[in-house]
Amino acid sequence: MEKVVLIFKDYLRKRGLKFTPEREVVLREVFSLHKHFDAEQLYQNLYKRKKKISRASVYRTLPLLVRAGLITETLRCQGRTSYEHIFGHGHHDHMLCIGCGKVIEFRSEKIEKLQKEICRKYGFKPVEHRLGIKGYCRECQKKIKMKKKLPLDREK
Amino acid sequence: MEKVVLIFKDYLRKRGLKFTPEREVVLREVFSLHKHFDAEQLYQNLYKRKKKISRASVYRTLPLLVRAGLITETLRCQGRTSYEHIFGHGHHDHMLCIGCGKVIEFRSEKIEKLQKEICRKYGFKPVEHRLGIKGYCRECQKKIKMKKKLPLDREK
DNA sequence: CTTGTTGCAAACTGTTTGCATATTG
DNA sequence: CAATATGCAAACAGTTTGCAACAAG
Repeated sequence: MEKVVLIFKDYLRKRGLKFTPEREVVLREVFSLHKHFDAEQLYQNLYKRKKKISRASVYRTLPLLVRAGLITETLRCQGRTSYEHIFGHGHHDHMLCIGCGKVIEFRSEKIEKLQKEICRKYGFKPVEHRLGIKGYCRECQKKIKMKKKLPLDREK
Repeated sequence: MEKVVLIFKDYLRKRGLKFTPEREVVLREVFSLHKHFDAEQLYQNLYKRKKKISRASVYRTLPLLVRAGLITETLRCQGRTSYEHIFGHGHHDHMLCIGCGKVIEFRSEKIEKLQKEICRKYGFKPVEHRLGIKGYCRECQKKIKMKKKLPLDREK
């Protein structure tokens, strides 16, 4: 944990930016969470905990953490940009359950390798990639089977 | 092309929705394009061509096309929801160049298969998946090499 | 003490919605 | 003619920004 603080400080120093209390609080909150989050959730968490940091600062800090290589954007769920920390966590891909919203993380060396191969073939230099599979998790499949028929998709 | 019209009509009829001139115009425009697009671009195209369809109708029609299985959302670039048509085009994945914005489409049977395997392992029933690789295309790599140093990432 | 940062509120952007009117099946 | 669609403008949600006061290096 102290390591990420050092990395962030270093990132900031190198470009003449400042390590402020607000930024530190955001950083620590991010790394105390162990799942995906978005700016608003983070803000709410801090707010409840009486750390009154403005939304603006949260929105301004997250991109810095991305550039510092500490967090990354993930699948967009319903319009909000969501993030997860990446440091010491390594790359992985996601399955997102349409039924309950659950996120399953996985990693496949084979897929990683194939991707690199394909990039090479196209002369493409990959920087980041993201694989997301939407579908239904085990539990939600059961729930669905219990209903006689799937409703028509007439909901909004 | 007439085939997609039939599919859409069928989709609409089955759920008591109407095949209106506006919907037809949007549908035809979508299928006359051969690249990714977003709601605003579509609206602008139609507007220039004197087909005055309201933004609201465009926004209301696109989700119908998605549900009809004719188009699909793609990578989100800069905040807008972007789509591509899928009919007769088949599934494929994307490389997105950070330098010039170019989109390279590719498809790997091996990756598709591995994904299915992984889903099976997790008891996950996939509905849709999306693999996006961000990086630099051949041309942009050359451009970058020509500069002595990469600029610090201090831009917004 | 200079430069970057904060918080606030206002501005923006993409998208959705309520409603009166018009159109489809 | 009943039910759905349209266009408009207003409403929304998430995010960004201008600015005056403030704080880090």
